[in-house]
Amino acid sequence: MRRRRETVITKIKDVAEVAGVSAATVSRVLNNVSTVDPAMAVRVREAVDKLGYRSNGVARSLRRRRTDVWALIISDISNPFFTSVARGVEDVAQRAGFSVVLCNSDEDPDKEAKYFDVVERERVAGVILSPNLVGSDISLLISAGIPVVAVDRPLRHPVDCVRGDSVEGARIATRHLFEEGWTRPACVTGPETAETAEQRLTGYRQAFVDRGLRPAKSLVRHADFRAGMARESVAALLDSRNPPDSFLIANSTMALGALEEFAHRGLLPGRDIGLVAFDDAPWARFVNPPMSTVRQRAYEIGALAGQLLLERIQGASGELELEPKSELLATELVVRASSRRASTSTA
Amino acid sequence: MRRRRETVITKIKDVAEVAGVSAATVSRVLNNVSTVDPAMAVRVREAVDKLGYRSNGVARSLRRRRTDVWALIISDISNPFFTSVARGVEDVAQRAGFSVVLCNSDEDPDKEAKYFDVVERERVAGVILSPNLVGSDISLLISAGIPVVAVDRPLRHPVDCVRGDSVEGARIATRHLFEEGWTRPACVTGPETAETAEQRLTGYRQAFVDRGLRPAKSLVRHADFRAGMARESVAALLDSRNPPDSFLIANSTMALGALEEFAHRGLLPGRDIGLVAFDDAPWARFVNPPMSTVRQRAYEIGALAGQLLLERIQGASGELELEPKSELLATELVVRASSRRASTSTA
DNA sequence: TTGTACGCGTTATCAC
DNA sequence: GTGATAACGCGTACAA
Repeated sequence: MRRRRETVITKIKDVAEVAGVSAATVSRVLNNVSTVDPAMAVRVREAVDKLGYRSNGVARSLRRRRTDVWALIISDISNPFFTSVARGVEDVAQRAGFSVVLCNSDEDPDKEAKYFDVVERERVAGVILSPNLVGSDISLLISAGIPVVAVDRPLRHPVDCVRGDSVEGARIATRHLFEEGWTRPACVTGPETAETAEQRLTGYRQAFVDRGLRPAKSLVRHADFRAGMARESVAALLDSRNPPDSFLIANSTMALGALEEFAHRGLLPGRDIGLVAFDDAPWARFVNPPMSTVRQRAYEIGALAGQLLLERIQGASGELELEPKSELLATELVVRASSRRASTSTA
Repeated sequence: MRRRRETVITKIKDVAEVAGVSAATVSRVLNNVSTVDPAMAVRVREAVDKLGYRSNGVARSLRRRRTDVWALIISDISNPFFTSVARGVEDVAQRAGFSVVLCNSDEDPDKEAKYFDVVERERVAGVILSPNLVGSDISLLISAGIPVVAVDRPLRHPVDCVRGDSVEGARIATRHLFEEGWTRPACVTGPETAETAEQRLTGYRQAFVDRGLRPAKSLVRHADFRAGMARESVAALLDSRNPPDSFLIANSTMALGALEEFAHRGLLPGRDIGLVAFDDAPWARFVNPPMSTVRQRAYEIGALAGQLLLERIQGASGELELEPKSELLATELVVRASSRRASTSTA
């Protein structure tokens, strides 16, 4: 037990005194304003070092009436897709001199609303948001004049949005299953309220139409985006009268549920059953057999969202308001063993 | 193209005018100060609603000379262990009226240092930190008087630390391998600079000693915490003159590398080879066969770290400095098929 | 119980 | 190029 060490806080004024200049000059030096005598700048910097002065960001933000902070509000931080998005956002922000704070809303509208509240109060410079499933109300941010960019899922409000091309991804994945020789691919997708889930279903159906087939309703199941319910859906499909011989699964977490059910029944993907899942999770290539996926360019989605936010922030000083952009990034089919059918004959 | 909508910012003074009171009274109402006439409070709140007033957190923080924000600086946000830690921290913070911002340092000391810089400037109320591998220098935070709690890995500075009991976890896991009938368990652990990695190695060795055996150096490999190098280590061990018959792997990411190498060689865990890995990743029970793990109570680690931080923050007003606490939370062995040996005889 | 007045630490505006 | 001064929006000691 010892006494708490008192922390001395040096202010800009202290630096000014030591350097023998005014506080204004110190501020100018610290902010690299051109109109400053080099000799003085040196004296100021010496004083800063000597005192260990550190500027107070809070006071700075108050005076400048803006911050250099972005809020990245993510609906599920444990989803590897979003961690990659975050990296993309961070890199862009960093280069532009902004810092990023991550907020995990956990698909919980209340938590999300709470974050809207604080980031608005803290006057963040901008928000990048992956909306929750039921649809987020960002009017609080809009009326505060805070630029918002949506990722992965669109918003009601007219704001920029960046996502992967789910329709095309699902279509190509399903076509691939057909081309491998599977004849009855099923689709286990997310809830109807999720735009992303619906788009993946649409792409799946298009692949049927492409081949002149009618997509069977009995081959489609809606689940939440979690593993447990996905497993049940897979089980139900396998137990149906006319069971599928292959699966398109709407995300990587749900794929875990599918894998579990397959293992439970002794079905080996790529031999007994076909499997492609959205999102190229790190573990996808490590499971047995390696899992085919639809890879979204998650990092690029984040980076592009960052770019758009940057434009909004910088454009805020200008006269004109840009129309909201909606960007769709190409997805990529990653073929591994789980979707193969040829292996049956070679085995 | 349309003109940018000008955002009107209502201040506490505007509310005061509308309500016909002084700004001080408005402030008191908003901060729930007891000494306020209920009738006036009502008038104030009405004015707040009417104007859509929202307090300015920046100004508030400056005046109060403190914030209600915690920074949670995580070394790898894609590690499920840390996402669980984050949830624990958030729940405690929330209940105590703090908000949490997540900072992903990505095991990069530069990034981490950058975060130290901004959170100090922004005067966060406290920091919870999972230090990077080489050891973090938090003196910046310390000298600013910002309380710090370390999670998962200890720090040089005398601050509170909360982690899982790696020694005991590794020991029990290794004992379990012996008890299942495996005779030559190997250990693939993290870099020597990582305290956590060393502790897992220590526990592994203790299990040998417990059985009166001498832990063989040839059965131990150090890798980074990533999958690729772990796979190489596993391969090298399997190719050695006296190969192991089972493995203890130091985290879940490395386990992916091990699984890949096993699959590559046609070795099925739980039949041909034994496997236990640290960290109960979501996918662990979904791989084939389900993987035995050492589960750390990640959520509880986060929650406890939050508690300790809370005490530091609240205690900051008091006279005495508490001694740093070091908390070790029990780990739990989750036995699944991958570590079984009995299955050989029953197959 | 309420209002007045000041200050939190910084930056922007003006004179010089 | 530099310095004094005001202002950013709010909380609180003090007086009433």
